[in-house]
Amino acid sequence: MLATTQEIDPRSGIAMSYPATGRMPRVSPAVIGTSFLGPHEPRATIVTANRDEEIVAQDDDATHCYLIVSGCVRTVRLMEDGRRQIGEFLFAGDLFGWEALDTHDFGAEAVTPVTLRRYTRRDLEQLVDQDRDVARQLREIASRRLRAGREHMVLLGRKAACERIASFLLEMAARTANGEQVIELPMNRGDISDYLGLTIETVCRRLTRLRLDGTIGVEGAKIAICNRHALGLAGSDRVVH
Amino acid sequence: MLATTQEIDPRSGIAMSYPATGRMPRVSPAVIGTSFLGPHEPRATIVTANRDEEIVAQDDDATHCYLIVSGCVRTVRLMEDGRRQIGEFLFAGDLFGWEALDTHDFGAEAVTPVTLRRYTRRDLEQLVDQDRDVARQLREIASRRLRAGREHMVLLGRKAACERIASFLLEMAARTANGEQVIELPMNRGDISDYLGLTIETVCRRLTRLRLDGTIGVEGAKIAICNRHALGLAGSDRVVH
DNA sequence: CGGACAGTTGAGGCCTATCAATGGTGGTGG
DNA sequence: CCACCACCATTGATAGGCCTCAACTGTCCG
Repeated sequence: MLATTQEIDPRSGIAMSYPATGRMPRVSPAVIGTSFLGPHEPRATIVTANRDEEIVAQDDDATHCYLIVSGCVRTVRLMEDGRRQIGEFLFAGDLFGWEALDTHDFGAEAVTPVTLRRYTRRDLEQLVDQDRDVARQLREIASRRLRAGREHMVLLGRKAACERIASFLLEMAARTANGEQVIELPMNRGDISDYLGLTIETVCRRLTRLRLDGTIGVEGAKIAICNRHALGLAGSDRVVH
Repeated sequence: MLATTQEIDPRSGIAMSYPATGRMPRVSPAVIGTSFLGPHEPRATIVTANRDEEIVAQDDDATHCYLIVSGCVRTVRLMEDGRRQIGEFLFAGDLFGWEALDTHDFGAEAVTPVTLRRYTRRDLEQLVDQDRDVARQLREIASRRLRAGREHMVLLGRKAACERIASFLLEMAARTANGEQVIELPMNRGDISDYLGLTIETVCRRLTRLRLDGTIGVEGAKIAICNRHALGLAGSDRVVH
């Protein structure tokens, strides 16, 4: 099922469908513009979700796809016995759900409160069929997701816990990319552990060790990268944005 | 670098470029036809590689992509200290290398002697731009690779060794798909372990245990699936073809 | 204030990796 | 033809890293 807390006037175009505050979502127009704006933007419905709310359920029919306007989303696979694997963390500007076949193989949940633009996959397909540039953009998005996925396979298959943590922090630092050395992680330790194939306890312990080493500073969700070189040695790999 | 043992007359079209035997590669026309044949098949060069030979080197410039005509290919990432992760095993009909950005993030090596059709990425891009149906096909290929990759992340991140083995055998059984209960694995134990994020020894031990359980039969590369239900319980997941 | 929850730390056990040895097989050359 | 070597697969012994279970702290909120 689709969980939407607010859904602003789906009938009227985009101009009318900003949140009730009347202000535009706080995201640079460039971010929206980078994906699928073009001359014929498909009809979008603004959707919001609260923290931990489900946006797409695992095995849902793949009727829609989503562009993140603001916030952080995780894609999730739950095994029958409760084991969980997070496929990726997605941020503003990221598109997800377009690549489903018949159903969504992973669910999608809000890590933070999120604002999304929802498109029907039919509309997106139509746009992609019509517009060569959009098609190219979508292929590039696919390439980047594939590359990021394989990078993550190396992490899950061959890296030790400390390397996973280091890689993760570098990845998040590259994404936040505000030039600062302090990053504020939007997700909790449980999300991190399910992304890295570890337990919460191991994540904590490794963070503590890195802190005692002087490599990072830890204060809850705020992580300061004190020694980027040391982190790179531990997690040496390629960050795929 | 590109390692090609034979490369038959790249200048003359496809008709001239079959191996020196004069016979066509032994692959059903349907297999070739499924991908990118259409009215304007891009120029292809037939390439062959022997067992363990490198087809694409990790970090190679992404100038070409490949369609497997026959044989088995592995995509490989090597870490600096020698740890290895295999991204996927590819078989006849599979296309790889098309999704590279500037360079190939994974190398590609022949698991068995392989025959490939090599296209320039430029030609492929051009074809995709021109032909809407081909573009759709490529999007579906991308979707399947993404889905398979995420499935593999669940395996690497959250499954125990016995589950990984079980999932792997079911995956290979689904691919070989000759309806028989005995599959002949083209890859050795080292390849399997680097695909599953395990060691060779663990792969062996788990295979032995499954054999003692009566779940499978093992005779070198030949694996007989005796109790599919038990395998499914151990590796319960979705095989993405 | 009490309860829920996230985060952290400790103790112990299990699973897998590591190191080592053996058997089998295929290729090679004396 | 067979000794020899290389390589793969298997099995054993041991160690280590991560998981599990548990306790404790701090924060938020009713």
